[in-house]
Amino acid sequence: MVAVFDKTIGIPTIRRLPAYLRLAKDLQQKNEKTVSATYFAEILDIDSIVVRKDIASTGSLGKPRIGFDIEELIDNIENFLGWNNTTDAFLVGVGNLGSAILGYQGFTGNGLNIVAGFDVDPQKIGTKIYGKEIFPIDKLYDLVPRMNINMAILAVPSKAAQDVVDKLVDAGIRAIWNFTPVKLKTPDTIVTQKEDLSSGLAELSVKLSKVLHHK
Amino acid sequence: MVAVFDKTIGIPTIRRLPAYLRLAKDLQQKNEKTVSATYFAEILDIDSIVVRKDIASTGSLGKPRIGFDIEELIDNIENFLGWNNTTDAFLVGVGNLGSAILGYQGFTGNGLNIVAGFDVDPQKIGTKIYGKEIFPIDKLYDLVPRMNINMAILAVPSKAAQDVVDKLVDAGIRAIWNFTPVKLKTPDTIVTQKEDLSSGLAELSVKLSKVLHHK
DNA sequence: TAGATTGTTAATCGATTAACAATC
DNA sequence: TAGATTGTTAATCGATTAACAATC
Repeated sequence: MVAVFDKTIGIPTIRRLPAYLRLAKDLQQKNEKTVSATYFAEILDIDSIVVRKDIASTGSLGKPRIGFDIEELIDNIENFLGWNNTTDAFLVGVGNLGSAILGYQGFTGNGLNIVAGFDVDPQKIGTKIYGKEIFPIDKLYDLVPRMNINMAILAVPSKAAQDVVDKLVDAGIRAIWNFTPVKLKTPDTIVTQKEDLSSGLAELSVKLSKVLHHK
Repeated sequence: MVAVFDKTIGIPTIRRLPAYLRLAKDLQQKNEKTVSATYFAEILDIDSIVVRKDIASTGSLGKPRIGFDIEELIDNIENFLGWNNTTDAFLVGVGNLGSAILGYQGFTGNGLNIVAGFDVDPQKIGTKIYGKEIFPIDKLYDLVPRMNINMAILAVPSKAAQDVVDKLVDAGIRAIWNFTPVKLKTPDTIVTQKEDLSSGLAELSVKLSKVLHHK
């Protein structure tokens, strides 16, 4: 029984890949041609065997003593993550957080291009924030199919989250990056990813308690 | 051999606790007195046994058929996370993201109080953003010990991250919530928590690729 | 009482870690 | 060649899942 496409790759691996990609691009800037798993491991403070397995998942093959070809490695990681072709996305909810996301430069390196913002506030509609035009929410029904947008970034208040998500789904959005603390109800065909700051803060708080109490 | 304090609790558990806390507080608002693990499980779409084990970790005891006392549950989770006493924090780097964090209301429910911002930009220094005064970075040496601050939130550009961290450590900061994609070098006594948006985006991108290609 | 829910013990699953042969 | 680094196979560890007795 051969299951070529069935070699599923774990979530921890997927979450580490962007860090390798970023370092590889840094090295490429400096005209380096190869990089070893050992190097990534040292910089990122993780075990080198983890790095090797992660990189192997993306299909890169290294040479003993030399390491991995940087250009090929970048290609493979980007391919694996679907970051070789830029994904256009809409951002919904242009409050503090939403505006910050609109203005964040770093996503370009992650294959993400935010093309416009959406909000309910009439004061914001029609203006541009960091060069991105802000539309009323209901314009989604027109623009999502017309611009062939698959991804939305959700940065509305918690109370509005589910209503907006229903509209996004209706409009034809396939993936939702959820910056609210709300668990969204969506059909099975829609993928969501929750970005939960309070989880990270919880981790840090527990660690801090421990060092403060010398445990 | 009795190891009372040694019952270590896993990171996945710690990361789920804020969601229970949030729901419990919502119910308390509605004057509910008890809640079942089954309820949390349904809302959050996780297995009820996971919820029960997580809650047990915080020391709450439930009653069969009834569930958990909400007030006691909130107390226990907050205690466990160290969120019963508010932690004061400084925010360093008041760019787009830093400003958004300064203005974010939600951290109050997570025992976090951002008391001031710090930046290198002379235009920002002396101004207030969302009511928080902005100081020059070097004021950290004075204010961290004087105000007895343990936690810093790092939202500076990647290039500046390590330099700023060295200063934070010198000034006496014990915990750093790192919003840059840089792996920080710190002494063993300092705890750090990296908030990595690109990891979340990587997860979502892979999921999206799968649904788009009907895998 | 009956049955929903808790809490515990055991089994499974997946990720990390260890050991080591292969090779440039 | 010697040795650093890759890639693979096996062992360990920890988290999730399953099974079930206890109880309000």
